[in-house]
Amino acid sequence: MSITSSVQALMMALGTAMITGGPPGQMFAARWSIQHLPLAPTPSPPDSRRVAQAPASARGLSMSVPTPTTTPPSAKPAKDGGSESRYKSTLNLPKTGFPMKANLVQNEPASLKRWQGMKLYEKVREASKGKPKFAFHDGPPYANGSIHLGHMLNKSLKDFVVRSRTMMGFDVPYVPGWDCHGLPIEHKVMTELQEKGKLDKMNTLAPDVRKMAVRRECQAYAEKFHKLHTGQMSRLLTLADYEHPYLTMQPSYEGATLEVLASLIEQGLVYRAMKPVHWSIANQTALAEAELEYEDREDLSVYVDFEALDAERVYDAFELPNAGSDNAEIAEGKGGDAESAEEGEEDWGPRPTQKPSFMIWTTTPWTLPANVGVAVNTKYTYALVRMDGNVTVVAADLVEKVAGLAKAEDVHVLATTTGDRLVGLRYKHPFVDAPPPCGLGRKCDMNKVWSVVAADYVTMEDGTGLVHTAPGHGTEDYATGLREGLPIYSPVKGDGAYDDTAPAWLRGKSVWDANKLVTDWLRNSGHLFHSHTFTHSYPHDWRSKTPVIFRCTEQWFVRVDGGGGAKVNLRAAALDTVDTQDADKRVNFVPEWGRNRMRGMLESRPDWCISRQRAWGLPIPAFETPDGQTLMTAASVRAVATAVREKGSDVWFNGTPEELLKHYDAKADADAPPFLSAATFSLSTLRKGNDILDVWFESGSSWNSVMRERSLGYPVDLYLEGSDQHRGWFQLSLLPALGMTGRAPFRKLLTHGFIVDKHGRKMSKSLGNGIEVDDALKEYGADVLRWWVSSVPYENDIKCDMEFFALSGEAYRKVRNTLRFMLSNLDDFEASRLSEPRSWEPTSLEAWVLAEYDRLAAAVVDAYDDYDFKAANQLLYDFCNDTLSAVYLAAIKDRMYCDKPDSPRRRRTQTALWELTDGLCRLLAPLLPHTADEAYRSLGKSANDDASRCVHTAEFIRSLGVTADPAWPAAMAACAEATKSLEKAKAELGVENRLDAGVVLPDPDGSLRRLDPTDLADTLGVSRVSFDPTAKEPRVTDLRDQPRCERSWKRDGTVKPRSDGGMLSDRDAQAVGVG
RNA sequence: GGGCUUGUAGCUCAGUUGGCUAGAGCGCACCCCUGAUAAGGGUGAGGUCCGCAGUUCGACUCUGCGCAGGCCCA
Repeated sequence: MSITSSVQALMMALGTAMITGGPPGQMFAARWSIQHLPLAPTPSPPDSRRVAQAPASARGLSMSVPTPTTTPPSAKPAKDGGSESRYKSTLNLPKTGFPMKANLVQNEPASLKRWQGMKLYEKVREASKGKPKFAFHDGPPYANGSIHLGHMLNKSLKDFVVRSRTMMGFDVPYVPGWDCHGLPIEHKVMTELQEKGKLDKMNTLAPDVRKMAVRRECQAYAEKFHKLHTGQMSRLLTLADYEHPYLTMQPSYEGATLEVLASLIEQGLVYRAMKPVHWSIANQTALAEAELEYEDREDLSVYVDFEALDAERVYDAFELPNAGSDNAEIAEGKGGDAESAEEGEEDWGPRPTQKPSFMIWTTTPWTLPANVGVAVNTKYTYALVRMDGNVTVVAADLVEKVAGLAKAEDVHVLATTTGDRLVGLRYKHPFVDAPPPCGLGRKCDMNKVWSVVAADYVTMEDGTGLVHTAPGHGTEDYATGLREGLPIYSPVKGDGAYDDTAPAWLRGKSVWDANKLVTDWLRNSGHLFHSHTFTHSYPHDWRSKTPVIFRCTEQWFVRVDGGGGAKVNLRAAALDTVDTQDADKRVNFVPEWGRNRMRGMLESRPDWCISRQRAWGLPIPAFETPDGQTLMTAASVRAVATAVREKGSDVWFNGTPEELLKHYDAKADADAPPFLSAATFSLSTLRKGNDILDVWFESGSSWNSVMRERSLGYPVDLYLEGSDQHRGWFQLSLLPALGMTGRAPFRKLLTHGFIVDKHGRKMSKSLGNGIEVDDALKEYGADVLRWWVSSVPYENDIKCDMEFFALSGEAYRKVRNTLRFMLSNLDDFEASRLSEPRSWEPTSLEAWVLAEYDRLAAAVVDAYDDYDFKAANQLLYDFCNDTLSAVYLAAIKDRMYCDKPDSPRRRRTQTALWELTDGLCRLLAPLLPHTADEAYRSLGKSANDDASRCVHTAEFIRSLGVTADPAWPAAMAACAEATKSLEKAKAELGVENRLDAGVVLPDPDGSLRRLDPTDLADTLGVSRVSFDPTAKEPRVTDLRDQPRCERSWKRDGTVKPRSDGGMLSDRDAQAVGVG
């Protein structure tokens, strides 16, 4: 429920009671306080209040309440004959311009404007000049869409770091960043262009011109969302150099990124190799998953027999008795071995005379020319089956299904074996004679070509349990091919026709026509067991709506495992940063389990494919000669980087090779390929490459493009992102940095979890359980949201719901009201007094609370230091709620209100209050930037500071150096005990108002005696306290028979009639100035 | 399916290397105050520590197996 609605509910309830007459008790209660004002100050029976509240009595009393016979409860002030205001005007009641209602939704934007006006970020930089640097680096969010709760969480946590480290005395420059290139933007832009009907026209342009047109649109798009995000993130009151952000599309950023690439090339880490991608024949381009649409398509499904190369080895695998062996009886299956007989399996027959086959199944017969292997699952059982005269291997569980499909009549399982026994068996390709080339950039194990390999993705759901493997035409096949050292081969050109390495009868033919050609060929050659057409979901190009194919193309990779001329083994180096004990090299993790996660991901990561075939990105500056030789050396890349720094990456599309390489001197480049030195060579013959860099390479270079480029500190002290970045930004920053600088770019990685709904389920549009940051901001304001962020254990999933913000708002109000009350008691305080030297008597209540502040400050700063914002939040809340509101502020009310305004005790208390408020505002500032500053400025009014006073340029006050008397902990414990006794006394003695009570505290060791009993009385809220060395527990005394001060309501033993006719205590008489 | 990880009061969370009756705040109930007032204070009731099995003198804590979530892969 919101704050307003609860108030409404309350008012409605009251209104209803009054209008309808309601229950008499309620009516009575509502009017009670007004009607008691004129009553006489006669001591009242202890049970009067109870009587007044009992509905039965109330019914009878409702008319008699105003009559003099009903006396007020003894606890009530002596409101005799309108004298209530007689002394009230003499009190120093709280007064402040700091409103109870925060009105954050209106006031935070005003704060923001003021900070922007005074250039707060720069002010903080100036104030931090010369302090030790803390290097903190922003991971760039993608410049797309509106910010969501994850951004809010991430940016709030980062802001806690920036502000707390700054206030701890570090210089913490913080440059926000955005990831601007990449497919999501390009895809969105292309969709919009298509909707506007501009795409067809653009496709008629020359490739570079067309790409430039797309890039201009993309840039505008990224810029638009960078601006939107900046506004939204600023609204969260985050402090950052929003005037000078880093954008991955900035020329200097791009140049520095290419320089990272150059270093990796220098280290021998970059190579070119084949990798299958989704390929659109219609548009002659690679497509990403996001650019695919799945539609039904009719295809030919074929079951093909691959003839085994060595029949005997196959039969060995099935443990069939050797036909040529001595034991014909066993071979005939009559003797049988005990095992098979027991299991009731079919008798092992003799070895058939014909060669066995491996039966594979595929829905893309056109990929069969690229077949290099057959995959089986080692866990499954495979059967050797005689089917209509053929002997073939099929998964045992699928024999029936396969036989049924082809309506085979004579089906006989000869033997079974496990998949692992099949691994390594070789077969003869049905129509390819020579093994394909290994493929660019790799070494192959040619003995494995056309053999059975293991793959755990093989299932028993479809097909035969033996999977046709063509690493050039499928992702899983590719992985298997890499692992087994099989060739990555696809004899298909960009236009979808076979190239000249394909069998003669397929050359130049379209793959779509090839399905039938291949099937016919197999049928004619006797390899086809069965074929049928069927319909399945198949990926299509989202633009042309044509089916795509999987085709391997040349891609750039970063080598992870060393070898191949690499000067460094990135995986080993990366793992070392995780596991080394060398404190300088070792990366630290918060939480610590991040280390395991990082290690696991490093162990399993394959080589990094860094090229993409798109327009919106940073070009990989490779050149190619007409005869297919490549130029991309460290020096040539650096030369292009220089050009890019001058003109941005557009220059790749606008410029000629000569322009791009104007800073390149081939003669000075030891790695220059030989063709450059040929007499006839001319740069103008070079063709620019079409690949751009994976966006992860760009953001993964930010440590260079931002932190080193702008001299912000390297290695960086802290990266702080969601836990998904273990594989993302963290890892992909680590690898290039290790390649270029030989060390991790970060000393510490802090991760946070993901926001889930209140039931712990992920937020999604379909579930409708998402929350818009803007909505939350409009209802609660940034400080409340930030307070919530600081209250959650961020290392795991974070449950979130609008109602949690409401709860957080309650805590916020508690903190705010505490500040407000302190400020309201400082209204008449001149801060100039602060310059007077002061010392705190250790026995004073002030010494106690200021020492408590010192404990708080130390603990909070420690929590900030540990990034334990939850602990800081709780410490601060508890301090406000308990130490201040419930104890100290309650205790000092009497002296603040009733002491003479400039009495030493009151001024001393105000001095302590000022120190507390000052310190508290600062400690709160990282979490509540608006509210802390609002209070700090309000405090500053009494300090006569200039208008630019701002808590955010201040440092934490870690210690006031105040020592409290060691008796204080015991005193507070005694008070806690006494509180319980007072509660008992309520029931037993009828002493309901604390000021009607006195307390005798046990003081066995006499230490409490050192303290001022008035301080303890005020702490307990009673009229007086005394000590008893012999008492075992606190004793409550009923003081209702003693006179009460009309002004302070205390019965402190000094109350007597004064010259003005009032009953006043000594202190109050002095304050009022009567004798 | 694999790696990492979470599950303690109605809610949000603490709970050190295994060791007294498992703590805090909010909320709730009851009460006080009406000189912090759309405020402030006090007291109290709430727990099968996700489930099962094991190790141990002793398990919220360690181990195994489940169940329900989250992130990243396949």
